[in-house]
Amino acid sequence: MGVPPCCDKAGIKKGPWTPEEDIILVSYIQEHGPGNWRSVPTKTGLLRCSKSCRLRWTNYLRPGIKRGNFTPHEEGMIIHLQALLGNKWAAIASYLPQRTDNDIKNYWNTHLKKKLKKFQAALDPHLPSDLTTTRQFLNKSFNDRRGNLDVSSSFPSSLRPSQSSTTTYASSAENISRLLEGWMRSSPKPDTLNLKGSLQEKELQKYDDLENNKLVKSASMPVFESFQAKVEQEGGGGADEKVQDIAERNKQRSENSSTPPLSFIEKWLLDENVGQVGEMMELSPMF
DNA sequence: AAACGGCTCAACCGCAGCATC
DNA sequence: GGATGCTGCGGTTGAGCCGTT
Repeated sequence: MGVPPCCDKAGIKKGPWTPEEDIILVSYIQEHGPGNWRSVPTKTGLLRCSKSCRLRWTNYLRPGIKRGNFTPHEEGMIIHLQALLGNKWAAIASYLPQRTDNDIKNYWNTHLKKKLKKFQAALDPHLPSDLTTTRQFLNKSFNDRRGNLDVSSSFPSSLRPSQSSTTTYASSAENISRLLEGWMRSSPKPDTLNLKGSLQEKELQKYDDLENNKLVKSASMPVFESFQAKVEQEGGGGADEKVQDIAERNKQRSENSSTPPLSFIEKWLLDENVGQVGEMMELSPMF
């Protein structure tokens, strides 16, 4: 508010970072730790604005960033989380600690949006919105799962997707990152894993509310029905009873343990089976 | 080989939220 | 309580790459 744009100053360099600049930035952060970005340009002598330094670090140089193809599992998680949270890329990225919000955002805009659009067109050309698409997609995937349908086995092996490999991003930046990995192991966990930032906390509260059955079905919770379907699929009673049961068990867990209870939705999202969603997308002739 | 168009992704921009004074 | 400073987030851009003609 009322803050002059830091990048408007004369003599501030823009555009792609050079390996030399990367080394300077990484060396500085190695010594002082990330943060206090305002002072980074003056202390390092970099002709970059503080914002540019922070972005370069968080999106590129930070150790532990996985680059290359997204796995079907990651794809499935992004689809679920986008349907649940909307375009809250930072919140979504907190569930995929190896991926940056920028990466996820780019991947959504360049790949998944198109896939879902195609899927929508194939399902029902009259459906209007991406939200509806996602909803349809999720419902279909869960219906298939409920029916114990092994999608991959119904295709000839030649048509099955090859195990998507995570390619290594061969760059000087990654080499710098690798050098830093040892240092990071002895340092506190990055904030993305902390889940204590204001946004992450709010999202977790949302999940807690859901688990405690405080939330009602609403348009803002497009996967609620899928969630219910999943709960029903898990066996036992109806979804409402199951949710209450989960809330009760979570309550007991949190009373007995100092560690926060693992959200049911989080478990669901992290479930290996979520990968099948991505698999389905890869396998479907529509995509 | 050159021109063209589509795609990818690093980087930028503007705004909002939070902390501090 | 308002002004200021800093950081984080989401949307957008554009340079460069790649495949096609």
